[in-house]
Amino acid sequence: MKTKISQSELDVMDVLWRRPGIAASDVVQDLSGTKDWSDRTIKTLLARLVDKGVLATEKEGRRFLYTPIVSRDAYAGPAARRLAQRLFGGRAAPIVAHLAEGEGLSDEDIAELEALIESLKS
Amino acid sequence: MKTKISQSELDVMDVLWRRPGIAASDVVQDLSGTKDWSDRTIKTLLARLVDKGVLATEKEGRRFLYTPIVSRDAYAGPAARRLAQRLFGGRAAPIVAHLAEGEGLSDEDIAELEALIESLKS
DNA sequence: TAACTATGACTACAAGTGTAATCTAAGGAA
DNA sequence: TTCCTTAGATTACACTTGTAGTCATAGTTA
Repeated sequence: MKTKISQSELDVMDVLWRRPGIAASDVVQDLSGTKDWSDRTIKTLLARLVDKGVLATEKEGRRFLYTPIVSRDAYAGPAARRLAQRLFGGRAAPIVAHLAEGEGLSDEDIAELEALIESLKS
Repeated sequence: MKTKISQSELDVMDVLWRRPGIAASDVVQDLSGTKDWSDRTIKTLLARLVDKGVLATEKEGRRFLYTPIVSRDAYAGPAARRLAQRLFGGRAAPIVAHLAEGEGLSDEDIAELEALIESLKS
């Protein structure tokens, strides 16, 4: 099952992955800082995500609470692999190199990477 | 300048990043193994990429040779950062973890990563 | 109770994408 | 020279995406 989640939809999913089970108006609130979207737009995106089967709804009074059915990891894994495949032939090092440019990586991130590498060397 | 390259277009770019300066028919040949596309489709994608300004053409006889204007790195860097940002809050470790799942990473890739991490720890 | 408001449902509409088919002209084959 | 093939140019067409607007309805407030 290849559920395609578009860029904008992904921004909405991000909110719900962080705060599952909230209502549309909460999502609107959550995104009001970062996205300059009308509430209708967000409603539309939510409806499309429900349509695509990646969000579940639960009725609470006269409104709906939205919860991801697809976990962030379940979505992110294949997505990361696809990108890596397409851009770098599946290799991880170039990606990390790119992420390290500019902003750089946090110390925790680097430490985490180091531990991960260590565990992979078996 | 945010040149959007679509998924399918990216498959075409991949060929030209590996073999710059080839003709449309060569691209068709190159993709014939992996993609089940008609040659028309590939021509269309090439035309769109030229239109978007990411491919340059040079006339050779009655056909064109296509060469990327945007380098793989120039495109891949921001793309990788966008993905990392959206899916993992910009952290690199989870991405590597995902890439390591399943197929796993090659020994060279791991070695390369290790060296990279080492250099980042300064 | 009558108007107001917040929600979800339905509709809109242009641009981008995936996936070609058709038209036209230039070279090559017969 | 005449037809066939090949390459690019133009056109097609449904589906997706970004970004809403409008309608109907159930609570909310005056």
